[in-house]
Amino acid sequence: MTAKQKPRYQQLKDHIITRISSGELRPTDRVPSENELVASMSVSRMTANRALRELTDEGYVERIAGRGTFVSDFRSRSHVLEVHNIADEIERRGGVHSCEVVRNSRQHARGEIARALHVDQGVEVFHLLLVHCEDGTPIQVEDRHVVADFAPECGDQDFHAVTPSAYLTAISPLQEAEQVVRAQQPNAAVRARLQMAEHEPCLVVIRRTWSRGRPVTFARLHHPGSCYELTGHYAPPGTPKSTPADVVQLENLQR
Amino acid sequence: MTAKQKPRYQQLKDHIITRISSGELRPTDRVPSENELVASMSVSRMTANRALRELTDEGYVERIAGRGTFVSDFRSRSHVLEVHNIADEIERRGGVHSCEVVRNSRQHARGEIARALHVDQGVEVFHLLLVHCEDGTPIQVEDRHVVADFAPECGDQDFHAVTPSAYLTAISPLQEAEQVVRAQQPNAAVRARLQMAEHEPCLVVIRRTWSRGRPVTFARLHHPGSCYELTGHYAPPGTPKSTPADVVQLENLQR
DNA sequence: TGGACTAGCCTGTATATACAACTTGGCAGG
DNA sequence: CCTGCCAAGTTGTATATACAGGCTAGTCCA
Repeated sequence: MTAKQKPRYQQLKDHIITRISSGELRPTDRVPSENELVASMSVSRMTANRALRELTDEGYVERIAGRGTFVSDFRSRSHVLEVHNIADEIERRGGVHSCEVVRNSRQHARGEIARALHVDQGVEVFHLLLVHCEDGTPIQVEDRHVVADFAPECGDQDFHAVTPSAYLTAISPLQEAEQVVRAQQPNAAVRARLQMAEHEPCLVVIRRTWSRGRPVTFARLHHPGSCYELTGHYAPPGTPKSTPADVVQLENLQR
Repeated sequence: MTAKQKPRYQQLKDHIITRISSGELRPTDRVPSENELVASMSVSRMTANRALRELTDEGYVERIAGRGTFVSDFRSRSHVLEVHNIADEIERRGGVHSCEVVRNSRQHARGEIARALHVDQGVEVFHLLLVHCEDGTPIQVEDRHVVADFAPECGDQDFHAVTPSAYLTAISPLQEAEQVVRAQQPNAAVRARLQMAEHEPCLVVIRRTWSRGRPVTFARLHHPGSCYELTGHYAPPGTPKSTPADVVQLENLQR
């Protein structure tokens, strides 16, 4: 029983995806043109066109008529990975982002962290603890573990300038994410860092992110319930952009 | 300054989408085959193929080689609309769903409700208040308003058997959704209905849903923080399915 | 020197054609 | 009556070809 042969355009897509996720082709790099693929891969231009067009739809590449095809900057890939960076999020709504780095240390993974990151007990990971502020008000505690051999320079980064999320994205495209959202009372340490009133709840996002087929980082993000919300808009592909004014109106609906 | 002519395949897509969202073509209905489109729309088969293939990718239709093309059952459209139905969600994890209908009344929209639903003050809406339980434990308070002329039979429905979400989906495909998630302390009424301890936070989902181009329903969903989470998995199109066992492991990560 | 033009590459679309694989229904033979 | 087979319709893929339109670099001319 031999495996069924994949169609030619799919082989082409796989080939290019492999070159991207291996790091051989990096964001903004030029991808072979349709005619180059015709020559090098022995396909017709329509087949090359289909492969590249579908990669565009899936967010891997961007195409500019007259110039060529280029690997996407993955920051704008998915709805979620897009909102992954709190600094961008704050800036987008006109606030000023600042952050305090409480901890940036190298540790040995234990227990749940090792399991979440699919590494053995004792493997080295970085442990980051940051407090992000919008206009000086604390808005997120980021408690993150990063597999050390994925980001060996992590300990030397200045996370005031570039958030961990932006840094990790720059190393290699983050391709898959899994998250859990819950409402929870914070422990005393988190409450103090977020300057929260007693009994005020936290919105907690627990997120694990994959790159090149393995989990590379695991983050627990605490936000004060009184001043943070997750928003989302879901429309079929091809729908005109949403009306931001309307969204704001909805957000102000308090009881 | 004339508007730029849309490409032929896009006109074809628009034509079919119009027939679907107008209700002329309903879920499971057969869509004209490629050859029929060639004849009726004067395009080549490759162009018809591209239109139908993209509609497949976008979730509007499903295609079966040898049989034909059929309008999708929209329940499985988007990541979010899929999880829209709490009864399915409970059933999927092996629980038993039950629910208490606290209120199902016809009202006149006022203030924020009218604005959220894009209707004038005084227009008739249904107001639903339900408590959903998993294995007898209250897990969600659903406080929903529905535009009356979208679902005129709403008042006669038995929402023990079919949740509002399933009912509304059956009337017409829900095509767009907008939601806000926050952590909040419940008021006394909600806390009592969910049998929550004092100071226990709620995970609140506020969701507005569109059909045929206008908002038709607006819901406030309160969940007890101690026993409810939103989960999500985000992967590029074409990635093999996630590993559920792993997700469970992550969810159990408590502190 | 500077500006206009053009050749050459690129993507985007459209068509005609071909073959493969799948599904269904009907028909012929047992 | 049942079984097996085949024909017709459908989707899925692949190719060759054509033309339109965007972009760039280099050339030519004033």
